[in-house]
Amino acid sequence: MNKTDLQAQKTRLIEKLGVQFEKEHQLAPVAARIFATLIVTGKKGITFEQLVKDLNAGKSTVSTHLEHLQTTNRIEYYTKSGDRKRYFIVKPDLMENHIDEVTAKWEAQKCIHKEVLEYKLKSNELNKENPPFDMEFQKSLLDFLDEATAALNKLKKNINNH
Amino acid sequence: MNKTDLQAQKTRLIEKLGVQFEKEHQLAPVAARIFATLIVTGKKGITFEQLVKDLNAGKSTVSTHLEHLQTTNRIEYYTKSGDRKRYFIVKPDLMENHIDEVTAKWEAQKCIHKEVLEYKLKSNELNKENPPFDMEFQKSLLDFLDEATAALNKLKKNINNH
DNA sequence: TTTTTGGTTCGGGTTATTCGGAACTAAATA
DNA sequence: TATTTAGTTCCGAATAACCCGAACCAAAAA
Repeated sequence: MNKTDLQAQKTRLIEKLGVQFEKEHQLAPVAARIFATLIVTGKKGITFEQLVKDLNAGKSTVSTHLEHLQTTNRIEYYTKSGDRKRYFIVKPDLMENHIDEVTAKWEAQKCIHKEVLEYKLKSNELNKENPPFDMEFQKSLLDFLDEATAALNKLKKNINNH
Repeated sequence: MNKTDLQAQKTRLIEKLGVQFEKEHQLAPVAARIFATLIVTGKKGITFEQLVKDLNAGKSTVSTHLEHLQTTNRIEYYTKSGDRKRYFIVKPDLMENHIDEVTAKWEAQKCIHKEVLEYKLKSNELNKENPPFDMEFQKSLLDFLDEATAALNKLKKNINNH
């Protein structure tokens, strides 16, 4: 295993992560590759021009996506004194943010499905002649979301105590 | 609260669920509305033509999306003897399928991030002069995925014992 | 046999996404 | 002051996603 191999593996990993991020975070292809690059590159960061070169993308494309990734709280940058370039990195609290986002999403889902449950209950009352609604799905889903949320809260505490 | 109100609430719920499903399951707008309708409608199911009417959509659109929702294992249909119509319902094992899918997705994520971890380790060995890579993010993420997976497995057992 | 019912398939129009080139800018450098 | 650096902004082109109408089809009904 030499440095060329390592470089090849890096490229491969970025591509693999990129594909995943496209779906997971609903990112455009280049945006996903940028984010993946930052993940693999780590704390030392990577510059705008290096991203343009590495990803064979237009400056405008990279600029736009970097902007978007910053406003969505996924990345940030630091500078070195005497060096005008920006070094982009994933936000140090990305994991916590991610957990918060997922939790919020699940909470919203719980709300909706509780409403569905209410709707079905009311409907059963109002139309006693009709066969009643089944509610197992909603109940399972609510259980699912509760369990999952609990797991996340536990984990979040672990991370904070680190 | 009368039947008109209830109908209005149903429509509202379908729309709300629809928006969510578009992102969550990466469905086209009409596909998401169809799926939402089936969720709210429950076990009694709903026919093709009723969907076309309720959603103000083209027959071809509904047909295509119903096909897609079936091949992706989310819905199915039953028939009543002496009635040619198909009654579409969400798959009874949707929740289990969903859990399996999420678990598989998380497993895949774990694999990739383990590879990233390997890459960083190898890189550290090979370039001892460079500052070493940080790996907290990968480790946190792997913890996250382990916790979450454990929660799901627990839940899945609960559902099966039901 | 003809018509109706309950759909499916195909082709095209519309809209939205994604990307990049060219022109621009603000700060640093020469 | 002129030039380079490190980007940003503003289009337009290419592509993809989404939906629909029209034509089609197979099974049942008339």
